[in-house]
Amino acid sequence: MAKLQKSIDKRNALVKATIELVNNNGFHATPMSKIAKMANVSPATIYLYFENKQDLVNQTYIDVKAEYTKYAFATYDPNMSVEAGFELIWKRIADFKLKECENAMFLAQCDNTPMIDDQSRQQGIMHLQPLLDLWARGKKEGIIKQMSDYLLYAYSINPLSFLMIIQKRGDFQLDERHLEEAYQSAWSSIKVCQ
Amino acid sequence: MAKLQKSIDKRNALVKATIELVNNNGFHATPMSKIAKMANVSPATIYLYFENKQDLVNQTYIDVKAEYTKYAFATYDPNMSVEAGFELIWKRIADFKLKECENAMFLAQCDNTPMIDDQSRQQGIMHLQPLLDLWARGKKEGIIKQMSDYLLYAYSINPLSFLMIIQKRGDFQLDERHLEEAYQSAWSSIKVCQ
DNA sequence: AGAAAAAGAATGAACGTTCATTTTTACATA
DNA sequence: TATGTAAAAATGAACGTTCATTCTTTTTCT
Repeated sequence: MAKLQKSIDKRNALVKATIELVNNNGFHATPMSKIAKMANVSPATIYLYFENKQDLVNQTYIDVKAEYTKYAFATYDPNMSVEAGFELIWKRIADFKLKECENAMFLAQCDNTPMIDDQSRQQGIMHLQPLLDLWARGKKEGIIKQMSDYLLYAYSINPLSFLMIIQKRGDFQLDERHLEEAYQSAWSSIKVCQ
Repeated sequence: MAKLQKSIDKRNALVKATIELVNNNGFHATPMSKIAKMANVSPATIYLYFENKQDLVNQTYIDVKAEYTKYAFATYDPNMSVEAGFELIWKRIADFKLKECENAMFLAQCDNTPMIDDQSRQQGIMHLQPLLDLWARGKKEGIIKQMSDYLLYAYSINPLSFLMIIQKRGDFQLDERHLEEAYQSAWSSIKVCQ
């Protein structure tokens, strides 16, 4: 198994370097040579782990997306009530976006540019299923508004991406109180009133 | 005045080509030669209007941002009630983001990557003042939640960017009913309850 | 010793930008 | 109105650099 003998550490270092450089300089100013240097590896070595630059960035995206959703649902149990389940998932997502902001930043950049293949993008979406299932249950129980999942996501989850970005840029610092306010806004925008 | 004699049409064509190519291919895959070709101009001509590629993309960003806010506030009158004013501005912004989605798409890409200079980014933010003034008034009147403007923006305006992107990708089509739902969610996430 | 992994140097293509030249424009003169 | 001319605008080709990728050699591991 040639593949398995190659050091997983080296692959991870390359992925990490890609995230950091793309975050700070953008994809357009992130040459393979710099990625190699930051990962303490020869440029040629990258091609032992990845087909080409596009493959490197696609795989990095999928890796980070998987980490994101794994974190989001780590403590979630489908038997919870809709409200408790949503609060738990929301707060895990907020945690991830605000504390692991290198990762979240990278996702935001990928999700708002054509730098990722459509196929890899599709692959990244699937992981969100448990949240969609929760919402379906909430609609059936009359707790969640009868709205498209896209609208629910847009109003309850996506604002966190915006807050993460302005926090990263230093324009604004979220504290615990802000986070609670944000959660209340998220919940009130998707729950059925009364 | 040499500057004024140069054809404004040519400058506009270059800006337009930049938007279209960056939207479709990303900044990293948008060479000056392609921008020139799409604008029916020689590559050298670009440098009569812009200092370099960075300046071209910075100026394009500022142009589009100005167009965006001009559209948003075109029919707004500061004497309106807070609720009516917000509804009006929100719907103008929604209009812009969903109908002029080439422009909105470009802004989303700029706002989520390091492709724009910090200075140009700052310049783009200022234009939003009328909305911030409206919110300040709403807070004083006890109509709008006592929340940071960043949170208000994150919950009431930013979701439109997400909806614009998924609509552009063809994953989802917003109709009038969705838009009304979206507005209600936006308003209920920032208004004081009762 | 032999195979896999890694390295550094090399390669050709593509890029942003500039240069030398041509074309267009504005306008003074007749 | 027609013509000459100088400046401005525009051009295509060329330049030097940088990039992604590959080739050949060396190192590491079993």
